[in-house]
Amino acid sequence: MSLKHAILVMLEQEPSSGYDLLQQFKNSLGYFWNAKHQQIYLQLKKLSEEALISYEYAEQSGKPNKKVYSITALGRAELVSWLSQPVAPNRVNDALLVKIYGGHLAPPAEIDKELDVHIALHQTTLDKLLKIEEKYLALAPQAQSKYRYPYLTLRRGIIGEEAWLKWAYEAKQLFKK
Amino acid sequence: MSLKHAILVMLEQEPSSGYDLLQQFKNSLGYFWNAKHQQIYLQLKKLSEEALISYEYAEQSGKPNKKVYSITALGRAELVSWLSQPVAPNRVNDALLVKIYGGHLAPPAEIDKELDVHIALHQTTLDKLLKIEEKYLALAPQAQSKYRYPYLTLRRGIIGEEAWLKWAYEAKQLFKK
DNA sequence: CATTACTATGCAACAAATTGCATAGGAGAG
DNA sequence: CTCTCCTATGCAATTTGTTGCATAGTAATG
Repeated sequence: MSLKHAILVMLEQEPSSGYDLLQQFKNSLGYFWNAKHQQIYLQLKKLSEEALISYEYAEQSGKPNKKVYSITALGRAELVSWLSQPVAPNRVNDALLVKIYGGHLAPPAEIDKELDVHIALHQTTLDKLLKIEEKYLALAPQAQSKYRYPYLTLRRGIIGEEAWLKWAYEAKQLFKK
Repeated sequence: MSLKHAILVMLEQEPSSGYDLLQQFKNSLGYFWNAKHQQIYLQLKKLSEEALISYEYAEQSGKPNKKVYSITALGRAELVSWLSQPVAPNRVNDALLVKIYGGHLAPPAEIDKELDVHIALHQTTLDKLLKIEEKYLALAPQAQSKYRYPYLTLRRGIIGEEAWLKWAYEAKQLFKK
């Protein structure tokens, strides 16, 4: 259960609404954390009940109002405690690879086509991440220093996506034989 | 829900017991599919009830007996049908990256130490995969051809692990500054 | 002024995964 | 001959995650 801690870590950096968090998961952090809006709102409610976060209503003009959550001292303590515990290695469940594993049961052209779809997705993600990196590298050294750790995770995203694409093109080559 | 299809795809290649499947997940396929034994046995039961797989008892000497499952014609049809549907892109939830994202809240030495632990794990996995690749490359061309598709997924594992390690060493470098 | 898209939040039902517990035979170490 | 490890299977309770449904304000398009 580290959706809890993913949210705490994000709120520790900046108070946000559920919708804000959702956008961050979708746009920039999706390469290391994914959650649906229902899950986020529910978790925010729970964290709020545990007093690990608090919220206040923020009025907006031209948009519906939102609930902006902030981490509390208790929440920060919980986060620090969690950070001191070792985390279990990441478990992967990748349906595309299951499909390829059984590829001999499907027409090669179909798998090739599906690979293309996923290549497009990963390329889009990579482009997005590279743009974020550009912005980071354009920051003043002090600001860079502030986002040092998030930048490390960004690098993971970039290297990971590049590797994925490298594999995909290799796979397509092997298909032609 | 593609544990179902992960199992079907493996049984399609070779009849196996729940324990066999568990070992495969643990030892070679873990880089793209993970499941606990409870999950596997339960799923086997369900698949068996749906008549997508069948089983017979196999007596062993020196070891407890096992139930060896095989895919049925119905199961193969279900699998082929699933293969023709596009799969959703893989969703990642990586707690280690959450931790690093909030790294400024923990002592750098601790994170560095944790990185080392994970580096060791990934290196072990990579070594394992490279050994499997060696075996594959030593096969006769005909046998290679038979395992063409599983080999593609193996390549994904290798490229993925190499990229992970590349990132980890880069991250450690950035830590020193 | 109707439709669509985006912002913003939430509940309820269901499915899937994890954790805890349980059993049981055999092998090897000390 | 006891303890530990490995093989082998399974149920029950709990926690997480997904799917479906619902509401509501604003903006832009036609």
